[in-house]
Amino acid sequence: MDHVARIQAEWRRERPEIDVTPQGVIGRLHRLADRLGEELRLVYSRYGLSEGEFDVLCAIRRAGEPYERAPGELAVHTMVTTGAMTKRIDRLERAGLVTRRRSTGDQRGRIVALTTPGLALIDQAFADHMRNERRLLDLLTPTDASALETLLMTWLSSMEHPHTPDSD
Amino acid sequence: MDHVARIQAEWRRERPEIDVTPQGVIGRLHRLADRLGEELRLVYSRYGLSEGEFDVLCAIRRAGEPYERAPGELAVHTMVTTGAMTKRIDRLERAGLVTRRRSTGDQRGRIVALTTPGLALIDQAFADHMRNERRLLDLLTPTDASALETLLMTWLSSMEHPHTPDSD
DNA sequence: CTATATTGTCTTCCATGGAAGCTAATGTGC
DNA sequence: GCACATTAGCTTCCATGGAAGACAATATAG
Repeated sequence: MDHVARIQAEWRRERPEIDVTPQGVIGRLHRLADRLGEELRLVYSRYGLSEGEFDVLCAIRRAGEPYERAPGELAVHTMVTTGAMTKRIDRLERAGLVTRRRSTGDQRGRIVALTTPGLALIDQAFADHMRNERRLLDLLTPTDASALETLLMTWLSSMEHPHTPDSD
Repeated sequence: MDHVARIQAEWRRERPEIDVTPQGVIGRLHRLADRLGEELRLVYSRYGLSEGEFDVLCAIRRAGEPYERAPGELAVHTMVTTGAMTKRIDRLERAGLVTRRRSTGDQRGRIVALTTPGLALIDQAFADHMRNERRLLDLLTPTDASALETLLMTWLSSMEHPHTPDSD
């Protein structure tokens, strides 16, 4: 009996008229996401990076040569506000991992670029990160992992493309 | 092709030697947790509650009559530090949803208790919350939901009770 | 019984991110 | 071409939580 099951049992005692079975899935999904997140952050911290900083370096690295992106693009890719992105870039710039310069065309725009140490760092950190994710995923059998991926994709896509076009 | 698949494709182009299949599961799990969390917070906010405050009220409510718990217990149940719990209780007390008094036995201890409005609020909010979770879960077929729950339990328990006692 | 350790809560300081507004640069309608 | 809207990035202020230590009460060793 895990933590979520204990919570469900308490609710069933206190509010027997309420159906708490959805918690079995949603509660465990959140708990698992938290636990996985903890494990992933261990690797980020090995490189002196927070999760947010790691995400930004990855987004720039994935862009390919010459490893540059606008702050606004980075904000969209990493799903934070532009204000939060400004601060992340500030920290990365202070750490010497990226540089910031004006865009040549549009003078409002900036261009954030990986430095040589920044590129080396994220290349090593990402390889380590993927080994870590592989280790965590290998706690499941390949069959289970594949089934889980399919279920997550199904649920995600049904949330993104609602079949019921009433509320939106 | 979803967001995660796009990210994987970019990594395969940039770092073809790295196996990024684990992201298919772990990335989507985190994204789904975030999306579900957004939906859940919509209900909390209907009652003027943050997620943390909702969690605290639930933990006290689940304790059963007389709906009281020590701050330290609440911190353990909701998985935050006692410092964070102090602040959550401050806010709930200011909102008139809980009261704080000294424990009669151990004078170090405090007892946090639901007020009548606090009890009414969390009882209604929790019922609404469960309807919301049900709505989200019903985006999956019952078979898929059940399969997902099993997979999440399996993975979670393998993380909590590591079969491999060699520590890296 | 007293000195020390432990415990429970709170306080302080810091890190991070969101919301909203600011500024400079660019786009648009007339 | 000029007034106005929009855009990109940044700044300010606030909300939240962690880490570490303060403080008071309790437990424990001798």
